Amino acid sequence: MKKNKPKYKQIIDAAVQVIAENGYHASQVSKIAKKAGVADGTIYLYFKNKEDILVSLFQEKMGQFIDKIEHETTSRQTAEEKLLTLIETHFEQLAADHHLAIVTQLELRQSNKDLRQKINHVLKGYLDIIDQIVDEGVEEKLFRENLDRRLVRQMIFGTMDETVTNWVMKDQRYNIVDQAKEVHSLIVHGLAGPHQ
Amino acid sequence: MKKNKPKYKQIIDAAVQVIAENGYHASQVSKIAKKAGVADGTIYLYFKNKEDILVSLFQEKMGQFIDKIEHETTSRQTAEEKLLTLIETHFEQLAADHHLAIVTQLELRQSNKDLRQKINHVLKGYLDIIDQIVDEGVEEKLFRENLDRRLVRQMIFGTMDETVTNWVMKDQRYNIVDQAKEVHSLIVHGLAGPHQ
Amino acid sequence: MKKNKPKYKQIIDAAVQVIAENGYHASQVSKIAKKAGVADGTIYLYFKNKEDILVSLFQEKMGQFIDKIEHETTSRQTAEEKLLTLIETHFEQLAADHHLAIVTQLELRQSNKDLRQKINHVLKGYLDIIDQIVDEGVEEKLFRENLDRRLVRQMIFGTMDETVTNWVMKDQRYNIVDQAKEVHSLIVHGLAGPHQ
Amino acid sequence: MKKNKPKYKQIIDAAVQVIAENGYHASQVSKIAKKAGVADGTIYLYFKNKEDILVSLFQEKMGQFIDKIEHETTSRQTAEEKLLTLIETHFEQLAADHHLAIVTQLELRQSNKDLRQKINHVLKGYLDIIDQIVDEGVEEKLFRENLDRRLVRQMIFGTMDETVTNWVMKDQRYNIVDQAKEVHSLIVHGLAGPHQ
DNA sequence: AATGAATGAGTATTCATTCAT
DNA sequence: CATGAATGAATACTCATTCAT
Repeated sequence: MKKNKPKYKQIIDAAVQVIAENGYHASQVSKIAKKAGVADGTIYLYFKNKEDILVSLFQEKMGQFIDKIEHETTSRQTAEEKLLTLIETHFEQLAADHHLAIVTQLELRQSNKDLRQKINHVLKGYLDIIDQIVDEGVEEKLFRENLDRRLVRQMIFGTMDETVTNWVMKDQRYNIVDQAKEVHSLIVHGLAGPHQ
Repeated sequence: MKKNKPKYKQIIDAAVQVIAENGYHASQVSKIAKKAGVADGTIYLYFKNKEDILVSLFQEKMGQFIDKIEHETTSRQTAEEKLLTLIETHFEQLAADHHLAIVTQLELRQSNKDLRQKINHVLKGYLDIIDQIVDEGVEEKLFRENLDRRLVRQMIFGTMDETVTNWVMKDQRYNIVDQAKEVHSLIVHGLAGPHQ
Repeated sequence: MKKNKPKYKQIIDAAVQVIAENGYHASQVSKIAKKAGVADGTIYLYFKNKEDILVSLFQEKMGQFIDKIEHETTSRQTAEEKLLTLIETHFEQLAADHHLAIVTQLELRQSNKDLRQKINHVLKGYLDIIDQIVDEGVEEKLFRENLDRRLVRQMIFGTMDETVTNWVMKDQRYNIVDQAKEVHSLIVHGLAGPHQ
Repeated sequence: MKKNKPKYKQIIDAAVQVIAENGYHASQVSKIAKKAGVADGTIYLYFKNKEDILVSLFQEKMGQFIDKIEHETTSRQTAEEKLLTLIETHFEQLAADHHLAIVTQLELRQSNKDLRQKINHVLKGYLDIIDQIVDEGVEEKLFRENLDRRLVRQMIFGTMDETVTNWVMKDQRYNIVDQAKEVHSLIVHGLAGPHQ
């Protein structure tokens, strides 16, 4: 299995770094190879082509990202706690890897439709976790019954994503993890006051 | 003023069409020129470079987009109504111009960081409208007092944006305007039930 | 019509020269462009791709080559004279353009099957001329009746081609035109003596 | 002596097959190695480089080819019979090995000048046999005295070669051996009728 | 103002060959 | 002897931009 060989991970990590530092369009294969400490041709022993590096990068990193979120959320009791943990873990992981945050929030979005389709496929696993927490919340009577699952998913993911993107575009100058509680509160209770 | 000359608008409309039909990366200047019915060189009498076409396109179209939203919302009484009108008008306008929806939600995001910074600058005007409605809602005691303006803005914009993007990626196969009320409800009341 | 523009011919002549001097595989597009005095990109305003330069080169040069042979042979009376004129004109023209001789006899044969198919298509016109002369010879009772046209064509063309190739491979060190009469005699009378 | 080791012949036979099936340019060393059932590196224990495989292939196969022709012709009495046998054996051998026919008539000609020089060196032995038969024919007064040996050689070889190449290019759809007698007749008697 | 022919910088990928095991 | 992972040189083509007319 190529994915377990050290050079596979070396190249992916080099790609994250090169893309974060140079931007998507200035990230030539030769630059990634150099940073990974391998010859240009070696890249093609581990990846089909340049796009395959990027897709694999996303799968690899997002796979871990999602696994971690899944692991953290399942250890919580209520749906409300799970949702808070999901938001916190989402923010924490990106805060812990500045390069990865830049790559996922800004650079990889410059890719073409084709690559974005593949990225969305990976994200599907994440959306499933969100769906399940919402379902649990409804069962626990914490959340309203008649929620449109798709819209809820879009609100939760859209809010987190927009929050992270803004933070990255502001050069990560503030602590995004501090905002998790407030984001959670907005998602659970909305804008309206308690007497509404 | 070049912006009032007919060819200026001709070129921008051609660009929207060409990008929507061919995708961002397959939209060469020569293709836009051909669709606009002008020579390649003529483009450069009206725009500094290719990026300038895209920025101008966004300014022009988003300017109208935002003006319309501003006009519709000001005619409403309460912040809650204004917010609903904002969401409805946002969805309606993109539903009314399929080409523009594709270009703003998918294709223009493939541009580089630099262009996206300029796009964000244009969006600033939109975010100001959102902020003002939130402020009004707080004053009217409809919304909670201690809301973090930036987070609220990100929730509102992020939710709408994610909703529209999903609709475009699903080839606009359902009526997005139908979802405005539910999106509004989620933003105002969140996931929690009334007894929470 | 692009074929009448001066740069079209400039590029083709440059290609002949570059290929003759450097060999097929060392003839990069950029080298041809430089020799032609145009930018690399200009090549692609006149030719679809590299192969198209080579096909066009062959069509252009062989077109003239065949026209000349056709013109010279039609002015002769008998089939025997026509055949001699054909051989002489074939040899003369290649002797007059050393570069072209190298390109057609050696370098262009290194091309792939696809290009060679196209080259053969051009040669069809030449083979038609040969066929017609043979037909005339048979009618005039100069040649045998029961000749297999395809084999005759292959003998005539194969003999001339092998003769020219040998001459080119020997660096064109002798005068090939001097051999036309003897080649003609071999083709018409074969190896056998008069008493056979 | 490496040439007697089994892998030497294995690799050469694999090369013939791979080149015939994939074409010269799509015949990578790794493909030949795979077909031969050896590692890429092993190729270089038996051959200096890729060109050396091709030269050796030609030497090996053409050596047998020429030996067979030599053996068959010496058992004939007259030069005329020997020539017919030569043509027949030439055609028979290529008809019996379709792969080899493709490789020698089409694919190997795509090689560069350098390799073709070496191939010509191998063919020298064949041309010597032709020369000797012609000499015998002249001595026997079957052939004319004043024949230019080189031209005769070129006529005989050129005609056979062109005939075989045409047959291969027509996907070997007819029986080339059937044409040996007629080719022989053309070479011996030429186009002219008996009364010429 | 308008044209469009010409420019030329920039880059992913292949594959013959090597050499540590 | 044999392996096969690693190497790295080499090249056609696109397209935003210019500028002479």
